[in-house]
Formats: sequence, C-alpha cells, structure tokens
Amino acid sequence: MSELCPRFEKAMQIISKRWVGLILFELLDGPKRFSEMESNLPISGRLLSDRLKMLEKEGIVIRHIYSEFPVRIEYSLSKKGESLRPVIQDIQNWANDWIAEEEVN
Amino acid sequence: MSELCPRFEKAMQIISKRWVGLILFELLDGPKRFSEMESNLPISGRLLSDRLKMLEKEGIVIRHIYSEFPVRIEYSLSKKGESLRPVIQDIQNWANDWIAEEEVN
DNA sequence: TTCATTAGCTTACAAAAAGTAACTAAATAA
DNA sequence: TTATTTAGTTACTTTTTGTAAGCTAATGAA
Repeated sequence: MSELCPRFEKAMQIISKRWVGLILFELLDGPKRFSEMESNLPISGRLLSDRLKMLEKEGIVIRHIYSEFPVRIEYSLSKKGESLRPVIQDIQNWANDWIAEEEVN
Repeated sequence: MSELCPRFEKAMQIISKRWVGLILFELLDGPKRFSEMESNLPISGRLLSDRLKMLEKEGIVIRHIYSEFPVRIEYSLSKKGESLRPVIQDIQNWANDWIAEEEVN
C-alpha cells in the first residue's frame, strides 16, 4: 500500500464512523443533552454513548455535568469540533445540489 | 425523531460508508483501475467491489471497460462525484490543522 | 489444442460492529 | 419507603467486515 496521507486517513476514520456526521450536525446547532440527541437522531443509547465517548477522547466533543436534579449533562463542540463546520456545510451543500427528493427513500 | 435534513442524512449514508472517503480521495486524483486501487488502499477486493458498485449505483462513479488484453476496467468520477471535491478537500485541511503526527498511529 | 497467465471479481466462512430491549445508578421528591 | 428522572450499561441477536481461496474470460506460449 502506497502514500495515502495518514492524517486524512485518521480524519476519515473519525468522521466516517457511523452516526458521527449526524451527531456533529446536531452539535453544530448548539450544545445538546444526551436524551435530546437520542430523540433527535435515529440512534440507540448504546451507540450514542459509544460515539460521544469516542468524540470526547478525540477532543472534538466536550462533556459538561450540571449537578441539578435530575442531573443534566450537556455535550458541546470543542474548537477542534467547531472547525469541522465547513466539512458538514459542504456535505449539506452537496446534498442539496445532488440528492434528489425521490432517492431520500 | 425530529427534523434532520433527509438529504443530509442520505449524503452521510453514502459518504460515511467505510472506505468511501479513501476511494473518493484516490479517484479525485484521476481514473484508476481496480487492481490499482486495491493495492493503494488497505481494502480487500470484496469490499472494494461492493463500494464501487454502490458508488456506481449512486451515480458517483463511472465504470469503463476497455476490451484489451488483459481486460482493463477504469473507474472515474462522474460530475456528481467530482463535486465532492470540496468535501474531501475540507477534510484534508481539517486533518492538516487538527490531527497531530503522534495520533496517526 | 492444452496449459498458464492476468485482471477483475465472487464465494465461503470467521470476526467485529451495530441494533434492540431490558436493566442499573444516583439524586431527589412525595 | 417508594417513585421518578436522566444518563447511561448489559446481554444478546443481526448485519457488516475481513480474509483467503476460487472462478471466469481473454489471450498467448508450447
């Protein structure tokens, strides 16, 4: 195997993991709680939990605990996460230009 | 589940499928043959075959058969595929800015 | 005419990831 | 004490991937 840019590969590994795109889309709109994302996205708690942990580990998502009753936990984007906005925006633009209404299922 | 843009969802479904990013990266460099991609990417023939079929079905990749000896088959990007260049370019830029050498493994 | 070679897949099967639903923990409130 | 709420976790089934071997069509060499 030859010279694929290893940083690009690593970036794709993160971004193209299933559900990550939709999670970023949500968070680019502002901080969100676990249950809020769970009900906004077609993803189960198990995987949402996995993905948020992974994104936190990668420094893309920040987890903030508010010790209220009941406990409130908010997820938001770090600067590194925020800087993915152009990527998501481009995908949105591409989708608008090239995905027809019919093929959306 | 609420109002996620269905076109965005569909776009993510295609783009975030494993290996698709790397395949697009390859093809943005110009037309490529099956075996060429197979040796450039860390992907097996089975999945490369699957992904190329899927991308062809989505109108992103074009398959061209040259009846030479031995047979030569070239894969290239359609206009729809070409228009994903900004997405891939943004991911490359993000990777350069935010992925450190050490975390590339 | 038979055998080997080459590209581009396909098949069969094991391993990893995702989907689903039920369950847990901590902190109150009634 | 029992119930309620959020944020998960566990156990288990189904789907997707990874891996390696096999297949097919078109030559070209012996």
